[in-house]
Amino acid sequence: MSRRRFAEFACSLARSLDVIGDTWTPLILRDVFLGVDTFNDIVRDLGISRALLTDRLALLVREGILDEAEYRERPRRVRYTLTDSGRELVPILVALTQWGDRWRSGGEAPLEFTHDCGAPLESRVSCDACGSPITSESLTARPGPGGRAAPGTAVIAEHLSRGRT
Amino acid sequence: MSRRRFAEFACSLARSLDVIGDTWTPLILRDVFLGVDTFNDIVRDLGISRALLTDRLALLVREGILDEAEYRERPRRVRYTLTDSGRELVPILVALTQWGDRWRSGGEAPLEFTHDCGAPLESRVSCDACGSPITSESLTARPGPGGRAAPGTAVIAEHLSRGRT
DNA sequence: GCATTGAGTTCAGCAACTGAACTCTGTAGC
DNA sequence: GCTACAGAGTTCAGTTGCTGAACTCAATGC
Repeated sequence: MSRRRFAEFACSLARSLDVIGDTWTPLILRDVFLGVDTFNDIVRDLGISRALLTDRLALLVREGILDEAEYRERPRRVRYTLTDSGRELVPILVALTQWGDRWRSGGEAPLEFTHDCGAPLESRVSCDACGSPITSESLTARPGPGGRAAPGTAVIAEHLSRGRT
Repeated sequence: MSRRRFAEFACSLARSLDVIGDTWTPLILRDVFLGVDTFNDIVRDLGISRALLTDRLALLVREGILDEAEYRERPRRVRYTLTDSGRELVPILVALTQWGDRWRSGGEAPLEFTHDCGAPLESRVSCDACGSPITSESLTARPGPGGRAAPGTAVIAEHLSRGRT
């Protein structure tokens, strides 16, 4: 992880990945969401090294994705909770989990989700305006207000203005 | 990247992350989707080291997420394309990009998407059954057919059967 | 008192990533 | 026929990041 460096990319995907773009961080967030929210429980659940977990939790708190809820002082003990931005990541992690169910677990889901509507959850990413599912074929990209030909999107800018894709 | 080891987790999220759980891979997939699909173009666009890109492309092809389309033999030149499983990742990457727009780019999108319906894209993850948006509050998790108390979900299994979350 | 729990810190050894230089095959220009 | 260039890599030394095990420290339980 080159921690910092992706943040400067003119690309929100890179900026997202700067915080959650490693193998452990999404798993940590999933654990916190599922209620495995204390340091030792996360270590036990994931088998992550303690040094790395210390590092990642501090990063996630610093970046406003997790909060610490103190449940005892002296010695300080905290439970990690999701902030608003952290909660908004959950559906995305669920979508990625279900992609894994389909393509990497042979269709056998190790974990199943139920939606409040009562149905076993099948998630899909859809367009907020028309409600229909988003597929790679139904999308067009173009540079937005924050765009520029900076590292991370150097060639993309050319491509898009040339009208490809 | 500990390449291999996450694949054994009884967790589809971990298995997904085993392939795309690093900082570069999602950016490579986004580039290919946007038409930046040859080796040198990706290097120029991302500034990724050539050795690492070689490695990642080979992994993605091996795992069936990218395909190679030969556009010249001798010397062999290929264009990378998304397979079905790769295409299914695109909406998820878009959702993550828009999360980054909201939380990490101060609302200024470097890249904007238009949906086929004509609207500027606002993506959301929704329930396939009822169509309403999925939020972290509207979900319940429970162990599925492929579940067991294996590394990656050791403690989660306990938590869920105890009825937490 | 002594063991246990929870949340870390420290550190040596190893694996992964970076950056720069180099290779190899073929095309284009003159 | 020679030189320059492009495209897709490979090689490698140096650095950064991760792992695993052992250790610390405060408090509680027995």
